[in-house]
Amino acid sequence: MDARLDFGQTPTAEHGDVVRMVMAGLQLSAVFAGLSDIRLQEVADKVVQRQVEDGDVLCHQDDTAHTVWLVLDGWVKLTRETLDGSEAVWDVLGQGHIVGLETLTEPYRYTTRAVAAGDGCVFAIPHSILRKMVDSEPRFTKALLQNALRQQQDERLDMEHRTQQTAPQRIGCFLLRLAGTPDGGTIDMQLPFDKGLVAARLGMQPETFSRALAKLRAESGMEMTGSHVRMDVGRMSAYVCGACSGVYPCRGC
Amino acid sequence: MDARLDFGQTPTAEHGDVVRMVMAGLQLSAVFAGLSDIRLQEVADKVVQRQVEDGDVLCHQDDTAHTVWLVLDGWVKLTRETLDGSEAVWDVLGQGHIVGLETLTEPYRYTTRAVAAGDGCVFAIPHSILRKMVDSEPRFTKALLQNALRQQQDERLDMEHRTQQTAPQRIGCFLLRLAGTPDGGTIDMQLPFDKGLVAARLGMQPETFSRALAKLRAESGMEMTGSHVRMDVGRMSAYVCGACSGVYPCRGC
DNA sequence: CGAGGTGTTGAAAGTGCTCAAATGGCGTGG
DNA sequence: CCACGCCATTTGAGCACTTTCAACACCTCG
Repeated sequence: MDARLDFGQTPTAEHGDVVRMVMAGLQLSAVFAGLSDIRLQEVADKVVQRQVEDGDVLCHQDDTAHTVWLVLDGWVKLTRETLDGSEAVWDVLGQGHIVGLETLTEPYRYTTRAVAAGDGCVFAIPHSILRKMVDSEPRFTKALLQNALRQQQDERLDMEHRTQQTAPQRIGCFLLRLAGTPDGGTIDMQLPFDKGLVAARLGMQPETFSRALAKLRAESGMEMTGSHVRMDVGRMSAYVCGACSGVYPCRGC
Repeated sequence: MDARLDFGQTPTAEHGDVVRMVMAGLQLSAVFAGLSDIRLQEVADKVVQRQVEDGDVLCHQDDTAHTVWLVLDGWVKLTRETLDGSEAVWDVLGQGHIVGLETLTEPYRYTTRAVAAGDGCVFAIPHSILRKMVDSEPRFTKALLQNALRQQQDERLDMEHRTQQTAPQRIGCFLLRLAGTPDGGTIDMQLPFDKGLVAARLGMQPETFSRALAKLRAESGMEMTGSHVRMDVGRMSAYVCGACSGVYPCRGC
């Protein structure tokens, strides 16, 4: 399953190609984008690329961490077990997002379980190289700080939404953020993962999701067949953002 | 209201005392605790101590930031306006906590309003000196990062609680965290601020809080008269932590 | 065709919210 | 000292939304 990049085992030319590819992959995250080539290569040397299949577990909650992961392709869901054995989904991370950065501090333990949602590809990045970078490259630490602060803001927004938006609005907001383009007009797109996971990500039951979807269709004119979505951005945001835009325009709303 | 520390206006001896006092105050936060004396003094030179009264507004949501505040004494609540004009309380910060650190990144704007909850005392710390420290003192950036990550974990826990705990359990958890001591036995303590604010902090209405309190009394044997609380820590945590301790032992649970 | 996963629908129950009113403490002015 | 008014807290009743349990439709895969 793991595939150590075969540095030194292949001709130099190819080696260079691989390194360049890994470096490009790392730069998907703003955290690494600011590093100098030399530093970036230093990280790239320690990176292990890994293909993951649906359900593969990257890490377990409360385990001591030695690795973080950068999502290259596919989705990784962060979950926590509830006492009754069911799982609560914290977040679903896509390309360019990093799993497990919270382990750079004190308890050095993963606060969630990370599971592949569908097949995908990730970089495994050893803790050791990150700590080395933190200790020797202030710019990197700054980037991590910015990353953490930005993430914090996103999570606060999420929290606000959970308390202030109704279920249909939360779904609408999710779709708007997915769309990304605030230019208005009717757009088509695909749900990135199945409805059950979307529901969990939004903190609601599948049944609630289904019903809320029906209501959202009625209220906003959105259409959804299977994983295909068509909606009018303007109309959708009019329906959704009344509950929050006055406060803090979400990205994508 | 503002009281610029009068460096240079007082005899040297007294000046030294003031500086030492400010430095000690700064060290209430782990963010500053790791700085060398020289660096700490550099910050202390720029700090303005300020007495605040109940309702004083430190900053407005969405304003561009030039200052952060370190709470020395009293409580500062972070709020956001909801569309209907009412306010949602994000957090209530006490001694040693810093208001507005999120403004060190990109939008450079406060994401919440900060209002004094009761009389208190804060240090106003200019952005400029913080940025200077971030740029010149890697250890400081690391401390900020650790602070941000830790805070992130706390907020995630909060989020988990809001979705998985019932109202009485949330109150119980709040009390347990307030108590801090996980040694068991019956303890006495005081609510740090009024019930309305506790309710808001926990994301519930005052009426719900009141009712939940009644239930908590019945279920956990806790007593509360006015702001005085008496409870059996063991019994309380047995009632409260069933909803989360299996997952992630909260601090204080 | 049957099995299992995914998504939808129905009915009942739970939880917190809103609106409304009562209670109680506490400081001020008479 | 007492009456008054203000404010925090409590209580009551009804409502809205989400969840839960259950059943069913749909689709894909073997």
